[in-house]
Formats: sequence, C-alpha cells, structure tokens
Amino acid sequence: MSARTFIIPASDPFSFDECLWFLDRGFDECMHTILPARVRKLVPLPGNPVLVDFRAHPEGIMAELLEGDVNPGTEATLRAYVHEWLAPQQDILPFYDKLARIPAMAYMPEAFKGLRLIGIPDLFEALAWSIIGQQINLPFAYRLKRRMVERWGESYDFGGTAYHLFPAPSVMAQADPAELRAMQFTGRKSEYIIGVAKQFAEGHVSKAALLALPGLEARRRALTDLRGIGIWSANYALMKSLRDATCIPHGDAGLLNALLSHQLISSKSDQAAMEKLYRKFKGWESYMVAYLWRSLAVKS
DNA sequence: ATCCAGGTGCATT
DNA sequence: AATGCACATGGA
Repeated sequence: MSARTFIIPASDPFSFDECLWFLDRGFDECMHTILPARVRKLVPLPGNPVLVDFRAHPEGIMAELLEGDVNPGTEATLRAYVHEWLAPQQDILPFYDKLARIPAMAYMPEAFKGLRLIGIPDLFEALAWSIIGQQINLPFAYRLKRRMVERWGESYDFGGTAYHLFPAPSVMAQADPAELRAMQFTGRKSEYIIGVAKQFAEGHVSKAALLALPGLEARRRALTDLRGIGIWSANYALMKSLRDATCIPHGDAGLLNALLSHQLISSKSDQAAMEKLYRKFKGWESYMVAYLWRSLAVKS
C-alpha cells in the first residue's frame, strides 16, 4: 500500500497563504476549489487524474490524495506537478534583493512575503486562457473559461463538488466554433482556440517540443506562429507554463496600471522608464510582473 | 453614456 | 515599419 499523504518541502520564504490568495481572488475559477486554509484540485496525472487536497505544513505543503488510484509513479509525478504549479522550492531571495533596490517596490518582500509565481502546467490551458483573456475584463474571462471547461472538459463529482480537467486539445480540435460563439466567445477567439487545439492534436506543438527548442527566442517564435497568439500571449504562456523567469507580457493592462500606480512610469507609453526598470530585474522579469500583479489587489 | 478590460490579425499608409 | 481598425461583451 502506497502513501496517500506527501510533504512537499519549500525553501524559505514560502507562504501557502499567498498561494491561496492568488488562487482565490474572488473570480469564478473552475479549475480548483478553495476551502478554508486549503485548496483542492483535480491533478491531471497521465491517464490517472487524482483529487488532491493541498494545505500548509511547517515544512512547506501537505498534499493528500483524496480520490484516485495510487500507482508506483504517482508520488513522483505529483511532486513534479506541484513544482510546475507552485514552485515551493524555488529560491526567491535573489529576487528580493532586487526588489529592495527599487524604492517604490521595496515594501513587497515583506508585504507579499513568500509569494510564488503560480503556474499553469498545461501548455494548452495556458494558451487557451491567454486567448480567452485578450481584451476583456477578468470576471468575464473566467465566466467564458468555465463554460468551455464544463462543456468539453472531463468532470468528476466528489462529495457533491464537481472537479474539472481542462479540455484536451484533441477534444477542442473537434469542437464546433459556433458553440463557442454561442457561449459569447468572439468568432475570432473561437477560431484561435480550435486552431491551436488542432496544432496540438496534430503533433505540431507540445510543451516537450517547445522545451527542446534552443532558446527563448525560438520558443517565442514557435508560439507567435500560432494564429491568435501574439507577443503578449506568448510571453504569458512562457512565464506561466514553462516557468521562464525572464518573460514580460509587454503592454499588459494590469502591468501598466501597476507601474503607473507605483509611479515607476510617467505614462503607459513611457518605454524608456520601463526598459530601465526591467534591466534592474534581469533574470527575474517574470517575478517582477507577478509581484506587480499582486500589488493590484492592494487598495491604494 | 463612455471608457477600459490580462490583445491580435489584417488592411492601409 | 508604423498606424488604424474590427472584434464582442461586461464592469465601473
């Protein structure tokens, strides 16, 4: 009999509460369920989805398998998944040193202590989500995602609560764009999502293939070659799914607002100030963005 | 009402 | 290479 409870160690500083904050920002999120001091998620281990309960533990995170079969490889795969999702073992102290050098951001290591960049391990999910979120407000984007997930994603009911997997590319590749359109996706977004799904289903795109490319620029190019994936979406997916540390979703509405509110730029077109700031976060650009996004939730 | 939302692709200069 | 525009709808 295999263990059903795992301790996933974290490197200091790590805050499970900050993870929960991100996962529970008041949006209609359908990919996990928040309970007091814990989050439950259907984790898509290959061929064997498992329902996992995550909560804080003195050493980091405690993960408890609530439903699903435990195989010899389950623990290792689950640990790898959590690393891609929450990165509890990433050493963020070098990033905090950089924050401390920017007066307007020097409060962040204390205010957001232990916050990690929360990832989206499934590359197709990250890309589809980036398409959904283009040029609309977040509450509406979450509503669209829920409609798509509930219509095409695998669903499991545990104790009266529905848990979902993000729809597989092979399923979305066969979807009728008119159905997405009827769910208030734009006609264009319907085409984009189904088109990207087809590229996955036909084997032209995969996370492994993207990782095998020689460098960031090649990866960016491979993504922006997809119709519907512009530079913003490519950088978003590289940051959230491949956990590339150096990606900035240039032009992002939230990022620009955060830069303005911290008076780090004088206007949304102040490219010079942006580049000057970004240079100071070399190697940690993605974390800089994540923390600026975090700051948006703090009332000014 | 009006403007802005986690933008992108395509047509026109 | 730069600029303009449609896309669709919700929230403030």
